[in-house]
Amino acid sequence: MSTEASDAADPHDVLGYLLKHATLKFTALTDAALEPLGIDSKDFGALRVLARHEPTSQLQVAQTLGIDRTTMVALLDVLEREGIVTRRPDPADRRRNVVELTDHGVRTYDAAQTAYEETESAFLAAVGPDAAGQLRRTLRTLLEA
Amino acid sequence: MSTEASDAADPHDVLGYLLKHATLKFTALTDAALEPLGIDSKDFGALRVLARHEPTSQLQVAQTLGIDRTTMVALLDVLEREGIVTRRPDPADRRRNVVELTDHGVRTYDAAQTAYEETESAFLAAVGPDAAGQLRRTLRTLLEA
DNA sequence: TATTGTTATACTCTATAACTATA
DNA sequence: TATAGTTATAGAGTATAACAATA
Repeated sequence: MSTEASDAADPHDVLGYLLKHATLKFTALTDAALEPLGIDSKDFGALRVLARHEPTSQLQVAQTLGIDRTTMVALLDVLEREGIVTRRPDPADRRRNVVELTDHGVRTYDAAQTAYEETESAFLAAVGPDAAGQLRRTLRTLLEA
Repeated sequence: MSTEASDAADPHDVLGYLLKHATLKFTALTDAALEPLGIDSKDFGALRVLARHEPTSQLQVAQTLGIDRTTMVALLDVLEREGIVTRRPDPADRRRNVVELTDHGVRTYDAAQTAYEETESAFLAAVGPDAAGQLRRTLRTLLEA
């Protein structure tokens, strides 16, 4: 029946809340910036993997991003339909699909990278370059621990 | 057909990825720490709102947390069934439910707060107190901007 | 037998729409 | 008419299970 609880913390000033809502806000900004290119931030994650220079199977893309291989199927279906990636069986192991960016996919990735960088800069503008660099290092350390 | 893309960024070293996975990791740690108390991090969010000293309607809790009022119903159903909160009509406006922590709810909140603080300390231990404080300030600023 | 991609299915989370009771 | 709570429903997102092709 009591409403007394010791030490009631401000619900908005808790690390879990801050992390979650920073993620939500940044994802929303990124999705909006990428929308004119016909992709969202999840697609962009896959494009970043594919934009590296090794031939990559669907499974490798999925594992790099930490998502299930069945989820990757639907994601690539869309990108293939939009002409951004191609799939073809790996001649060396025909169970695998080699996934590659098309020329249009490379242009889309380049445009997306530019849009992403602008979004990130705008998002981080409120704290200045030192705090931004510190934020990146801190998050990296926390994820490695 | 090309796999050449200018400036392929490491998919794991991008602010969106870092924020998302820091959130996922911290939420998983918090959920695990709260699990013995029969609540998760979302429940704990509601408890933090209720542990403040004002009488609070369901709608106020939902709006404080930024979730829909229909989602709040199911969340409070569970907490009420567990004897952590009570609901009763507000005498001054019988459309509203006043939600309060029970005595058991206050004890649960106190134990959860302790468990949460231990989790947060352990999570932040890898970066030291200065970087932890800086992280909190930076996230707060980014959310206010 | 194990692995890759696929499909069908189920589960979680959350929001929208419609209903009730109160104002 | 508008608001608070509730219920039913639908949508997004993602995972599990089962299957075909290949190793």
